[in-house]
Amino acid sequence: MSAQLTVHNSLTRQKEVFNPINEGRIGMYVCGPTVYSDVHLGNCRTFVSFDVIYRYLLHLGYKVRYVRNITDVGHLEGDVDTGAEDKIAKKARIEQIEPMEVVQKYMNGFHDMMTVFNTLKPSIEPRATGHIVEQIEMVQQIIDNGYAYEKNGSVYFDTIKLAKEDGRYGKLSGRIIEDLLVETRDLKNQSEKNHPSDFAIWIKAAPEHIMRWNSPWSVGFPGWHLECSAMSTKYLGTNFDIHGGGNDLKFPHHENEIAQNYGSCDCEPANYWLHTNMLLMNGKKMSKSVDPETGISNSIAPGELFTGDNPNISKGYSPMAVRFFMLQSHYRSTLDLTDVALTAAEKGYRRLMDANKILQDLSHPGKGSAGELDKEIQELIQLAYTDMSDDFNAPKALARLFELVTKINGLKAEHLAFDQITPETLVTLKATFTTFIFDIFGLLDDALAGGGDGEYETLDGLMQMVIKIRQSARQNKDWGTADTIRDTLKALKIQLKDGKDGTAWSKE
RNA sequence: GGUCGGGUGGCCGAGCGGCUAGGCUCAGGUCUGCAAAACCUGCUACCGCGGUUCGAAUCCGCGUCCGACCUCCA
Repeated sequence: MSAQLTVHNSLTRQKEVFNPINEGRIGMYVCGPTVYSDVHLGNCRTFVSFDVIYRYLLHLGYKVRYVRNITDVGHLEGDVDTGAEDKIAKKARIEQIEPMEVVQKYMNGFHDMMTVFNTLKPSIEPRATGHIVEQIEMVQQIIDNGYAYEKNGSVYFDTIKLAKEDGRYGKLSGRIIEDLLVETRDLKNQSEKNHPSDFAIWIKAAPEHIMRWNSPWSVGFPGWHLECSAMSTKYLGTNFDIHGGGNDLKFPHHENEIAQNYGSCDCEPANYWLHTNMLLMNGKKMSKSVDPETGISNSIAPGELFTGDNPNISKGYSPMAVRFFMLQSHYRSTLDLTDVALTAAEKGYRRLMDANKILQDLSHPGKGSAGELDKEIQELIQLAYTDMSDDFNAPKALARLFELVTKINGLKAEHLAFDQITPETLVTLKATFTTFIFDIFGLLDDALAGGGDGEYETLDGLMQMVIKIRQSARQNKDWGTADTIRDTLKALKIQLKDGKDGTAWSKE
């Protein structure tokens, strides 16, 4: 059905044929959010991208164990040396609530958002605080192997030692070892670290720090990066298939993660590293700082995107329109979010959904032979799979679907003839659309979704009644009534589509 | 400053040595009571300058502009 799967590996900076460690099974770890504030829209893009990747791997028939963590301790603001504070602890202090309340609140918000974007849940979603024991054990292993040292109750990873040994440190992020070594002379502050690039894997808690655990070195807490090394090892093993995350995590997070895995067991954690690119807004990185001239900030929260309650956009966009917008670009490319681009995506999304509805209602008259049209359709279907197998090229596969949309509408409009395609091809086409749109791309039809519990049926029943009334008005040439109905519905964002065989309706 | 990735038609966005994606917009047409929708037709682009090649948006060099990471930022 599909061609050989290739993926772009950040480790080698090139596309490689994907071969899982265990036949038919895939272990995939994706860095989840640090839950100290509302989830960032850019983060949503990353998770939607990996959702499509996950869905496609499942579609290919792999048994995938998808692990996506929740970081709920250890992610510092600033550097350890300069009296940095844990992000969650800081938020707890400011809001005067328990750190775990902070975690729960934003984790719930994150989960809600993932549901809104219709992402599949990971197989395991481990939390850093739930794996303190594993992390302490890993610190001990790293110390035992000579890759870490203790200073006043805190433990630091010795990056220079690892860098000197066959240049293992810096491979992923492209750091130059010589530069690292030269920096040694700049050690002017009274840091506990032997070298500026060393990083904390266990941090002694200051007296006022409330998130703290006993350890052989001090009452403290684990360093950021460590949770991912410990939890990926626990659930996927010391060597697994895919590790993913946002591009911004490449350094230092992922580089340090690799260092920790080398340090603890001398193993390379993942065979393939996949990184998603950034989401920009109006050509620039989102930033909450307010522009002094315009008085608005170049940023938007996911919720605002849906309600339209943000000066950067003219109206609200449905989550599925946004998901479609994301699908139109490759996961390794930056994506520029703008109002006009979203409007364009919204229309494209509706066009695809409407075409699918039309397709599913088409029935083949019975006889038809494989003509040129049949061949074209079969080829486009095949190409869509080939594209997805080429480093998950969703935008290209989506383009194939749109080429098929033209065929579908053509058949519906009787511009193209059914006798040019076989009944089997129509069945395949229907199945392909369902598979791609819903299973692989993870879209939902807004017009059908929403209410649930038969709400659509109720609405459709009402609409059929209204359409019938308007139809009789039209037969009586009562254009005033007919147009009033049409305009009133239009104001309610319901569009009537008059066709040869009656009138259809759809939500805008 | 260092490292990395980019500049594609009116806009977004694939392609990454030959076969000139796709979405949106726009213009003309078919259909329609009018319109919308749908369909048909049209709109040939690759930052600049060199080079390699039979042939470059695609490879190389220089320049230029933009972004990311290096530092809190997803």
